[in-house]
Amino acid sequence: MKRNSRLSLALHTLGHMASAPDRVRTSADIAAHAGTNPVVVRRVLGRLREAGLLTSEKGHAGGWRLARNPSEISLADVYLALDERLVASSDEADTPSCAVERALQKRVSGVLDEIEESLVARLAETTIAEIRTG
Amino acid sequence: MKRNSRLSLALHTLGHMASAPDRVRTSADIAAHAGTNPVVVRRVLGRLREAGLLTSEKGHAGGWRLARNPSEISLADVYLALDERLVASSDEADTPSCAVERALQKRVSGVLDEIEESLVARLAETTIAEIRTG
DNA sequence: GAACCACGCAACAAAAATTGTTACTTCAAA
DNA sequence: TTTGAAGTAACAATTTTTGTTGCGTGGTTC
Repeated sequence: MKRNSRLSLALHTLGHMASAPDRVRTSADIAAHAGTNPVVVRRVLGRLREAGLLTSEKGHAGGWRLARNPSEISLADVYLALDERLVASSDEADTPSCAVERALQKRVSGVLDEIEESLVARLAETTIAEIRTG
Repeated sequence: MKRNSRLSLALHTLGHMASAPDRVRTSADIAAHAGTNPVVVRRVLGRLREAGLLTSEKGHAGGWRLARNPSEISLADVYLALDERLVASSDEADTPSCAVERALQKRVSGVLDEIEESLVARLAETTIAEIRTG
């Protein structure tokens, strides 16, 4: 696989699910489509479940299902659920001793945070209903 | 270091350089400030040079310098120079045999490309003059 | 109740990407 | 000619990501 494969897998799967919201899908089915394996699928979709985008059920007829209408799940929801800040503000840990350095770091972080906000706002404009198949 | 350390290092360095554009800086100096080593610095800054943001000179009084005014170097320039598409459209390689899959992939890629464009546009609004120290 | 089938999870292995290091070359100034 | 800088390639080490196995839990179906 490649970088950003989690986001990729998530959107791919949600795209499918959006086109047939009532159908329950197993991790194995999804994995087959995505060319990976069930445990990986559960890892990624698990985050989406924690964020309230999906539900999962154990047992014989179990599997994954959208928690709400496709038009009510935005790309921002998905992005935030995966917790992959693209731009990753600086670690709290490595605070430089030099005051000038600290000021610079803060400046950089501030700018990047604003950018991240813009990105999320932009992502919020698109829903998975718009990337569904069919 | 951490993820996105290239962008981090680049912005950090450019922030410094923007505050004293005439000063020439060696990889060793920069590395010391950034807590890494000169070869790594050259790797990152090399990309910025290829993109025309920096110049470098060998020889005794050599080192790195901004190629143009700080207010004329945007974060988009830096971002694109590093060639780190955050959202990484799908590989050209793995084209699914199934037509429905192909359509979905295309849809996802299309949306992500638009997002990426928005991001770059947003990055273009800020210059390194705005993150300089002092 | 027994068999089955799904997710949940932890631990570990493998692979890939990133970063760090060393050594050497090239080039220019002193 | 010496010195000090980048350029580069090869390699090592580290970190991150992905894949795998095994077992547990909770439902369905028979």
